Amino acid sequence: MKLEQAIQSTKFKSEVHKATLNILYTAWWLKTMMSKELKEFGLTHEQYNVLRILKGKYPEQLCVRDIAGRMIEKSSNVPRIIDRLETKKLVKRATSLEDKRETVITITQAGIAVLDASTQMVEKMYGDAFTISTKEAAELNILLEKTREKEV
Amino acid sequence: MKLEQAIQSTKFKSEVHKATLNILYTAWWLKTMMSKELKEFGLTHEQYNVLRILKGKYPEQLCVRDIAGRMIEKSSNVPRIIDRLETKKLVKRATSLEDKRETVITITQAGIAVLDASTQMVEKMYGDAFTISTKEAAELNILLEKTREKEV
DNA sequence: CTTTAATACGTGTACATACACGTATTAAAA
DNA sequence: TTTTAATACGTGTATGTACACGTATTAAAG
Repeated sequence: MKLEQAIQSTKFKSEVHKATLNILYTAWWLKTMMSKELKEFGLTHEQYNVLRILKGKYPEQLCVRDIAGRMIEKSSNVPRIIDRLETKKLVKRATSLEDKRETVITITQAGIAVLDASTQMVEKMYGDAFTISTKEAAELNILLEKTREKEV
Repeated sequence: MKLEQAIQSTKFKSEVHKATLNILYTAWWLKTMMSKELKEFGLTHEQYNVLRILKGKYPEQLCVRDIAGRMIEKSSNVPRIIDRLETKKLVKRATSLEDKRETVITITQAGIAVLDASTQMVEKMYGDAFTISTKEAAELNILLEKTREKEV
């Protein structure tokens, strides 16, 4: 869908300005589609993200700070997301033996099962919804990283 | 900044998968930088967005539904955002004369002043932070719209 | 005219974001 | 050794997101 149609606006100050709106809108579009799939599994977008991070290192444990550093949205409140996952028995909390300030988190077998099933649905959805080629995705990656070149 | 560095992850299933993460991260990066500028004016990202929509049609009034349709994040709770703006006297609410179900919103002179001052800061920041050219921004726009080709 | 449906907005709740602050633990400096 | 700073996590508050539901008004059907 064209951006003009999506936000009912036709006047943009520049192509760069339009690109910022386009990035923001596309991100919302992605999150919305993903959340729709995850709802069936009782997971939010961010809970899913935490489970993926944990599974990526499994059976290694990660502390809260490690998880936070791997989150896409850096200002996520990781302890609270873990609260919800712990209630659902999808992860386990324990105090680190080496450093008692650290809380180490492990994904449970139930967590792995839910993650695998939901990942399958999410990837099917991506396959259906995404029409860009690998080559186009690669170009997109280059342009987005160029956009963030100057770190703030 | 490279995505690998930003989310401390090096393994992506495909360029398309990496592109989805890149879009989500770039959107977060944009919102964070903008919020930093807006903080000085006591505005949130979404409050600023509503003010811009109102100014775009000024002195025409807009009803809540019109504003919602122009928002980037469609699931925003517009009445509540207007609550905050009304408290700060940046917008005014009134019941429509034609249709008593409608609430029409007008940006105040104070609202215009705050919007203009904050827009100046935001655009200065964009000018400093963005390194992509007009041509690259145009390519980015094409690729993002291609990504959303299949509407869901 | 009365009933029913659609529309426009507002509210309530669970979860998340953004950020300030508190507590416990560890490391470093005086 | 005692004090101070840094670190890791958790909590509190305001705001925003996502969605269900309630109320008032308008339009349409019977």
